[in-house]
Amino acid sequence: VINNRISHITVSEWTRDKVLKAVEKLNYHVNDQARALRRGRSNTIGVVASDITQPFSGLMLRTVEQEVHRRGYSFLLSDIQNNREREKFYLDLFLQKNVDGVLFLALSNELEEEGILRMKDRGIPVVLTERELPDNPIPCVMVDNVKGGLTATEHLLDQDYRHIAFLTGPEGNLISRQRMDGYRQALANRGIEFSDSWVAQGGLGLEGGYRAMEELLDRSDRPKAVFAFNDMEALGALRAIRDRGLTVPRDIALVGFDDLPIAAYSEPTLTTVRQPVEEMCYRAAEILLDILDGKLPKDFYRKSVLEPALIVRDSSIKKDLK
Amino acid sequence: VINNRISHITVSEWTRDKVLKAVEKLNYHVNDQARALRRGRSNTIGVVASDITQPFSGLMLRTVEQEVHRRGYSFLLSDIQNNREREKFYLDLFLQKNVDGVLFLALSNELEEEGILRMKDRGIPVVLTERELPDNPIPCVMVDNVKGGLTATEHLLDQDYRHIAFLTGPEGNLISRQRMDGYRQALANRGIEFSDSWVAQGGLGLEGGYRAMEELLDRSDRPKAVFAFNDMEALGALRAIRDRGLTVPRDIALVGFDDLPIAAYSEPTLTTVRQPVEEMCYRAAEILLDILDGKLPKDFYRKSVLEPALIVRDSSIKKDLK
DNA sequence: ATGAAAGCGCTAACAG
DNA sequence: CTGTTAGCGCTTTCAT
Repeated sequence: VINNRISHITVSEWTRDKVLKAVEKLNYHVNDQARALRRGRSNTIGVVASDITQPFSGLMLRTVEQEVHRRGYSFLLSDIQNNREREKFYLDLFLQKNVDGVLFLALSNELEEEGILRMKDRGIPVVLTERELPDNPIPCVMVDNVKGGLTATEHLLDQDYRHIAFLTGPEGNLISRQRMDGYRQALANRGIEFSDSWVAQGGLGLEGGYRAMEELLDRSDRPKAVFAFNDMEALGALRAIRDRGLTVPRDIALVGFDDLPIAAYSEPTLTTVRQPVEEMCYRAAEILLDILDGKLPKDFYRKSVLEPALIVRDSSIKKDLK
Repeated sequence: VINNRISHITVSEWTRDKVLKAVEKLNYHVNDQARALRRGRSNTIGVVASDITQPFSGLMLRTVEQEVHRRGYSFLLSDIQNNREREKFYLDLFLQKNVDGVLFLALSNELEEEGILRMKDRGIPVVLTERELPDNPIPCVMVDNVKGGLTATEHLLDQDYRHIAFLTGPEGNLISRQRMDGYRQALANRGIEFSDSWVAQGGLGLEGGYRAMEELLDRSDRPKAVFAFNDMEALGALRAIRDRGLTVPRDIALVGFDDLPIAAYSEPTLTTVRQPVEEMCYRAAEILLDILDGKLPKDFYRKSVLEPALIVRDSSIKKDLK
């Protein structure tokens, strides 16, 4: 009754009721450890997040949680903080706790390749979001960051901006590199010569954006438009621009990436590239759980690429100033 | 060797080395389920968050995680989404998974009283943040929200604002009520008559703040200053004010609560009341783990109240406009 | 100091 | 279809 085995076992309503009443009365709860020990699987997946304080992480986490929950699994969260030791610690913990699979969420740098493979080698199914391993067929779901960068930059080019700067993410960040590739492609397509001095190294967040923007403003030729690796960075840059007495978009146009909720509320509202985060996370979780449930083979591989969408708001529009 | 039992057991360096080498080679990891089953405890605590998509949650979670990690525990996260069924589900899961204790993080409404007591009755130690149970001595760590509301309102009163509106949090939210109590006290202290029409019901986030502010602006007498339940709501309100062609702080002064990072970067920068979140979460985790480790008695009780701090920025300062 | 054995709560397999 | 049993991997206890 308790395990709800519908198949090939019949229980009378009466018995069933009695059991459930007893469960209630005794406050009985199955002991998951014992069950897992016996079954040899934990019905738990490990979720690796690179930095849970980022606004993006919360949304990803919620999406994953909902799917995991729906499918009768639970999850173990790790906050890696882009730190190798923490990563090692948590992957060991996953092994100790016998997770059935691991979901890597939007890892920002190359740190984790070894860790991903360690899990894989152990026979633990792994799915990645926003990341792929060039030489290994590990299922992954990602947004077309190159295209996103291209679209954002083209949007600025279409407004007749030519001197467009790029604010990178943290050093070595793969996603940032992809978005920058798109940016450079867009420039190249229009025959604009790109200069290294158009790029400033930022970080994930407000402060990184602020500093990178300051650096850019200190340079001899100030850019007319800026494309930032993500929205938080763009908002940091926005503040820096303001603190110099300049105005967006009049003096400098600005485009971000992610479409965080706040992007629609900032002053000016922020033009940005939307990522279908929810779909990305949902799909990734689905693939992992399908593998665990035997609906997909253990060596299943597919790379899913989702389309980003440009969201035009005020921070990049000149006509707004009439 | 593996369990690092220093006490009353001696192992030669040589043996020790050999063991560790073997562990490495065999890729051995203790099976936590078996251990937990045998030991009768899981070294895991349950963490109940009300809404992990809120920027605040990430910071709280990280702080808790660090302490939990440092003390050799792990945690099980639940995202309640202010939903009773989810709460029930997760508390049952906690019981199934045999968590040793439960930490309730900043629960927003009265929903959880029953759940908290259910854990308590089961003999599972519980610690609360931003919440107390009136009739039950359950350890809790909170910010003095009344004082925070008082300080924020006094700040506005000191700037000679008299018609000050309050934007509440979600309906039934306890913390919101406390902040509002402070607000009303401050008004009363100065002999200002409070009117119900000065209050608008918001929510946790941007959208709630936007709508509540719109509502306020539609009323016959527009407030001269606004105190919002939290920063996100304040930022939503800011947008609403702007969308009506008004300016902060010239037309309307604005104060938030929380001091999210973004508050220092918005336009204008947001005056707010800082909560020592990290300290709050650190302390709460510490108490829970101390109880679990036997450093504090199982029935330990203390209510810790932390001091909020007013952070004055541009959104509430008139002189800035000279 | 080392080794053997029992048993945590559960489930799968098998016998009746 | 019901009841019994073995054993998952670990730790603790007890005997050597």
